[in-house]
Amino acid sequence: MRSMRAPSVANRMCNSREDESELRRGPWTLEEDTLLTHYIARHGEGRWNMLASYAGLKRTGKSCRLRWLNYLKPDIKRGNLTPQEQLLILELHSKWGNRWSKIAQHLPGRTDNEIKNYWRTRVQRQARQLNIESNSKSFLDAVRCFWMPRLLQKVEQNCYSSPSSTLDSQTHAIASASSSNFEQVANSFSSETFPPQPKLTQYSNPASEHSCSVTSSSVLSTDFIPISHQTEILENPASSCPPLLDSTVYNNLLLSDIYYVENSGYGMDAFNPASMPEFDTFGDSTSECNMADGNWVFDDYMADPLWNMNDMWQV
DNA sequence: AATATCTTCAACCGCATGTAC
DNA sequence: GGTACATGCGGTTGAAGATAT
Repeated sequence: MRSMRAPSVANRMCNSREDESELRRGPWTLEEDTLLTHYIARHGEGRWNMLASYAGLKRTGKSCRLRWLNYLKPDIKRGNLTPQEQLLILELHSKWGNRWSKIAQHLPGRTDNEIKNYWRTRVQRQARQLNIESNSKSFLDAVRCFWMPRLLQKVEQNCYSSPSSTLDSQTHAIASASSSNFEQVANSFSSETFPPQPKLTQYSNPASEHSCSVTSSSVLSTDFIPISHQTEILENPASSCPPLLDSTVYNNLLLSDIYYVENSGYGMDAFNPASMPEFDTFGDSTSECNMADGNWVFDDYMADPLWNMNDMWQV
């Protein structure tokens, strides 16, 4: 919420000075980008107001700084966020909240703006579709017990598909930069000799007793369990986290395509509604599932998935 | 094909903080 | 300590492209 406080003297002066000249606004042109890039290449960054005028740009120093940091800087990574990066964002956001620049420091080449946009467009959208607040405990539980395990699974799949780049250097950088337990997870992927791991599909089913690879000790502190320990969880289901979600969220999740069986995806082997004693736990559940052409279909709902993981992967 | 609606993301804004004098 | 200015941060906006009707 914007504050109604009056601008500071410094900012008023800055603005009035800006008003005096004809400053350009809106999208940057190629010519402006070139001017800025060449000037910084010769003189370095910083002193943005001075830089703007010396470079011959009719822009504010703030605008130049933003353009450089968010777009022109050579080490900016472009393209979709990888599952590893998404996982790290979720993890770090659970720790620090909307501290975008702090989070961005742990994702080399990604800007705070990009991460903020990712959170608003992808994460908060899912919360809206689940009809819950994105900062509510229910949503955090959903993220922790559904989304994060699936991202871990995606990461693992990537490891198998490209064993030579189990974790590329950037991911190693992320892992080492993070003081969280993500490092453990990343390291568990990093060995070229890592043993074959059990499928993680079971983790995505909160109704199952062995549903989740992420502990439930604290909503705000997601402790990832290294892959090596996940085997133990599979073998000892009682050690994993219990379902934490309230019935509304849980039912929404059930009705979403998180359980949808994808041909190339996560397989049916671990998902069997018949083996889910809690499937009818919530008496008001409207879900009915049928087997159709090898896929489980939740009547009327699949056309409007509430929790579309493919949207989240961005890949 | 035309129009409406939705989604994304670059860019903006106000404010807080840092720094030099 | 006070002032002026620069920089950084997080919230918000709106144009453009994508998708649905």
